[in-house]
Amino acid sequence: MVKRTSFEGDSCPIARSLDALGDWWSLLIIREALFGLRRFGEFQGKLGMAKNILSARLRALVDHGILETAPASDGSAYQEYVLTPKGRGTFPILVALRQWSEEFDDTPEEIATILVDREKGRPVKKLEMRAEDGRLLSPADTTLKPRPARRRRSAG
Amino acid sequence: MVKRTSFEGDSCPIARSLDALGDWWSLLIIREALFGLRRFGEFQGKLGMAKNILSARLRALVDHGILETAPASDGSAYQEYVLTPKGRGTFPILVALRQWSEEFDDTPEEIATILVDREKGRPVKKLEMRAEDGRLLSPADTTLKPRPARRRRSAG
DNA sequence: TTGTGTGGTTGCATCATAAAACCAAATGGC
DNA sequence: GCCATTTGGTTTTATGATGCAACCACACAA
Repeated sequence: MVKRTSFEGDSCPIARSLDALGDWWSLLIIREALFGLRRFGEFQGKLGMAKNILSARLRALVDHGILETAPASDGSAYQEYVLTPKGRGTFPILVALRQWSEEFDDTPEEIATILVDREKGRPVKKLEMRAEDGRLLSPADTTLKPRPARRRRSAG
Repeated sequence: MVKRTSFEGDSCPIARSLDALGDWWSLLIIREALFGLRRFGEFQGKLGMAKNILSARLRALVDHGILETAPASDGSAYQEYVLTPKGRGTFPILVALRQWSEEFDDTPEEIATILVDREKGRPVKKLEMRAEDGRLLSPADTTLKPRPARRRRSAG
């Protein structure tokens, strides 16, 4: 790409999230991190990606506040990468991606795993969009509104 | 990239969905399509992207069964791109991305729009993950299980 | 101090991307 | 029917991100 088209200044929240998550590896790294991986070598071995790319992605994710480096953990002097709350907040995105594959993939028999409720062992329910009062919403039931101007914290 | 690392054969449903949606523009095109855009020029004007890239992306999305070309619509002999059910099925993904930005963006005041319930004009509720029986689930309440072998349709 | 494994960084070739120019068909004025 | 304009792309060209492999630095062990 000639300039990678950063969406950082874009006013659309979808574009903004893609700016942080929208490349080929970031969400997979986050997926593994949610699964408990922390070490460079773990990510590299599990994802099978080039180390320089992994290095660049980890740095970008740290810059975006999605991962943070933890100095130790098990005594070794190496570094670890752990999810921040912002990073853990991507979980619904991953679930949505997963459910979309499960529902629409042309060859679902190739999908190896299903996400289940740990207690019952049953698949989790499809994500659904609801109104504040709990009514189920379809896309057509929603619309976009300009964000209301937020008053300043002091002297506003 | 040297080969773009297609995740098409990967068994992880997240990787599989990223294979179709995981580039910089696809989800934004889908976002506009959900918003009602259909024509090449509309997408190009709204997204401000290079026409060759748009062309390639539209073709890829059609190949993936996310968009389909409709021959007409308003009499003109041009083509239109409309979402398939699979394409409309990405809506929760977009909502998840949007909500993640709304919740964690460092500069939320730059976000221009909020997604609201059309009837009440109130923001939609955060997506939540629930068990089959309706219990609210956190990431830690879930786990991955191997997909059960599906019996064949005939003589299975 | 030599050896090994972990955690990266540095070349280098390649391919996708992006901007702009170019092109063809459809439309519109007359 | 003829010419200009719009729409919907493709081609051309420069760039730079990607991926592989090699290399390097540090920790730890003997």
